[in-house]
Amino acid sequence: MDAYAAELLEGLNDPQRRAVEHPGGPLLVIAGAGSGKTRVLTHRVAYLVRTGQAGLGEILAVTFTNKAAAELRHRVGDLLGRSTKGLWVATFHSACARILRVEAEKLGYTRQFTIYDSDDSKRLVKRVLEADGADTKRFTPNGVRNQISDHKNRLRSVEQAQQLAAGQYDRTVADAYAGYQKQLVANNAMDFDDLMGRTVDLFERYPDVRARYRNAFKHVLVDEYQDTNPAQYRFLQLLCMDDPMHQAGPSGGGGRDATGGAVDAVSGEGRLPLGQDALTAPLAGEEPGHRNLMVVGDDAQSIYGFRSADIRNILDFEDDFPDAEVIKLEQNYRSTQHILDAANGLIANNTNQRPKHLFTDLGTGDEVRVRALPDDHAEARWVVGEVERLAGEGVPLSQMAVLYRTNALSRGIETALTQAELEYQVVGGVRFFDRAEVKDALSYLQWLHNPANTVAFARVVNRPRRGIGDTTVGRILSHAAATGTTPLDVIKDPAAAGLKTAACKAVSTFAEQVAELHETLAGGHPEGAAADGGDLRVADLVEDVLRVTGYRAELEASTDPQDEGRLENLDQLHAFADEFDEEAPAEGDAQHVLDRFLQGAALLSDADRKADNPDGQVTLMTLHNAKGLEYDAVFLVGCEDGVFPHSRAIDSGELEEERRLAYVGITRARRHLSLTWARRRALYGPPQSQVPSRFLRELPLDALDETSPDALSGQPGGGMPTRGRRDFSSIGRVGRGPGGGAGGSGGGAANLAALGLKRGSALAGGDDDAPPAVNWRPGQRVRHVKFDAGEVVRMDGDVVVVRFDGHGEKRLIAGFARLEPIT
DNA sequence: GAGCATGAATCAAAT
DNA sequence: ATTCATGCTC
Repeated sequence: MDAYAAELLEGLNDPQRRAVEHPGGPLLVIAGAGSGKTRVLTHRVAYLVRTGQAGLGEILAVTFTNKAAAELRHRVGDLLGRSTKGLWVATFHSACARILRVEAEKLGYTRQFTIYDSDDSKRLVKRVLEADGADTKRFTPNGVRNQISDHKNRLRSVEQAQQLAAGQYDRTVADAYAGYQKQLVANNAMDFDDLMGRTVDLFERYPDVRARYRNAFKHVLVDEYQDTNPAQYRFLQLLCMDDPMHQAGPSGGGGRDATGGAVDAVSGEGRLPLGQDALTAPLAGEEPGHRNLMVVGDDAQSIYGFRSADIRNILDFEDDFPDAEVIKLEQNYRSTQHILDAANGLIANNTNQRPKHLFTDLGTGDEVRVRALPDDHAEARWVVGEVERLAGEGVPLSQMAVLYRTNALSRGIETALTQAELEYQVVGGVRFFDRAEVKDALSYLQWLHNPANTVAFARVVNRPRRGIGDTTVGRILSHAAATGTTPLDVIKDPAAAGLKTAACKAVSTFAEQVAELHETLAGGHPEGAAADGGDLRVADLVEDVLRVTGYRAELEASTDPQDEGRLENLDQLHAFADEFDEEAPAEGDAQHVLDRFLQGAALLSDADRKADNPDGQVTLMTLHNAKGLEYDAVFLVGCEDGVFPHSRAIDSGELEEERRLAYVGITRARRHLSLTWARRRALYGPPQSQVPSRFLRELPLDALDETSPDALSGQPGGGMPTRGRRDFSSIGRVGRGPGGGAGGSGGGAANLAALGLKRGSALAGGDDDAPPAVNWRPGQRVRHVKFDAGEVVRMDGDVVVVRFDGHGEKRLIAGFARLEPIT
């Protein structure tokens, strides 16, 4: 190794260095919070390049957000001292979108396909449910959409969903899934989940395509591996490994000698024009996978189960890849010891995890503070007072964050900060691109770009109001569907769709506007905007849309004070488009430019757009948004049972994930950490009495300051609720007697639960989150996300033994095994 | 087909 | 508390 490469190992601790130098093959880096995982990733990429193990273009690094991707790229560039052009750093979704743009035709799409966000897909699901005559009260579009999303994230085809459906609800969902998927194809659209799922389809159905990408990326690195879902797991497997279960036949059903096996991954004939040849093609001659998969993550920070992320991906890594090396990073470079003690003590209450113990040499530091306040207003004022105090001590506002479980909690804090005249920024909440006016404008672009997109059409056709109501829209859509054309074709000849005179007139006006916009898109800028050449400037197109349709004029004429803000948002969209035009000077034709713009807009999260704030604003955000960030001072507010942990999580037994979320929050803090709760809070409706979060009682006493215990044991300052009985009934879940305490297994350290709490103690519940009992019986056919179909051989205590077709017997932990019955 | 008023339902995290 | 849907009138 030359000195040039050796330089990249300097300053790394021993395990970090081993990870960077790892010779190849599967590698799991368990990176505790603040243990320098970004450092390991960036140094590893740079090291691979410098030692000549891989060219920049032969590395794929996958991150969780676009922002993280940009930062990783930047830091690799710094390390290498040169451009990182050619290096793929992307989120799973943007990497897949990029691949799918190129390969879209193989899947029955054109490369202009639209990416539907959750709002778009919700509308489409609703349309399908209504067409099916389903009761949308019982089968809410959102609920059904989430179920479909879960199916997709677990790579379940429509057929599998139908087979697995146990009750009427599941069957309705499966039917909606079938119709929805057909509609997506008809609309030339994919939802977020499809970006993963269809890429997996692509790789499974086209071994040559998979081989191409597999050969292209000799090393694959993944950040935040604990939050990957089964689809993402499969994607990585296909990219890196020998093909373990090549045949795509979804329902187990034996090998590739079975009846052609050409069951579509999702129904909807014609979606995959592929014949059966590729499915049944022999594997002979296929090159082995390079196996150079490095994943980095922390099981204690797995917080996206609701998005079907599966913590078992990281817990079972060695089982999946028996030759894997595992390196643990436990030295924390971020926080002082009291903060780490709090984090360690809390997470010790989880059972389903890899043991680890964070330590630091930054010293003990401040004690963690727990505070109870009489109500939410007092809580907000207390936090703001502390912000001011710390600011007086020289902590910049940009180094302070207020974190909460739900966005609804930001409001009170915002009010208090405003009253104190402190600058703040809120990350998340309603995404910029989700605002109605911004979505309207983008939908215009989407529909101009992809006329088959009926969701976008339905959204914009009557906005601003031009007298085209639901009935007319319905007629246009069904006529388009009946004739196999697009709404664009229909509005050119409205009479053919059987529209009456008045409707025809309104539609024709709209058609004229659309025609004008298409001219702009085609390059003939009508009114001297960027008249040179034929290159499309997206900013000009946005402007034309707002002008030609009269959208802007209507807002300007409005007296509604909110419309001013809407205009500002549209200006921001324009600025965003302008920035895009500057950064990515129109390569290729207008189609490609719009592809990239719309894809970028669809996949950008709000957090991605937040600039760093050197000039000092306090940051407010949810715990989920805080992942990966760090602040000198952190305030975790709303630590009350029902708020955090959220009542729905309590009900559905997701306490371990909630606890990990608390762990994420605590470990964001470098030097100061405060956790607060309010005895009374008005959240939805009138103020309610609250009880402290069970997580507060799991914090080790030694890590807390001397006033913290009072925040739980007594009611100093008269914070006692005055409306006794009714409030108690509203608490609801005060079920368990004392003694069900969570402290028992928690490693011996004294914690607040031991203090003999009054009301709060009744809530102590240690066993809420036991895994659901699963009773597998011998002979039962099951399916596994990794090993496909198999048969249960026997039960052995908690262990279930399964003989998988073609994979032999595996021993799996019954409660956690990724098994599903095949009915 | 649009606009308004009233009543009802919802209220977790987000690429 | 706020959003959303429905029903009524013009």
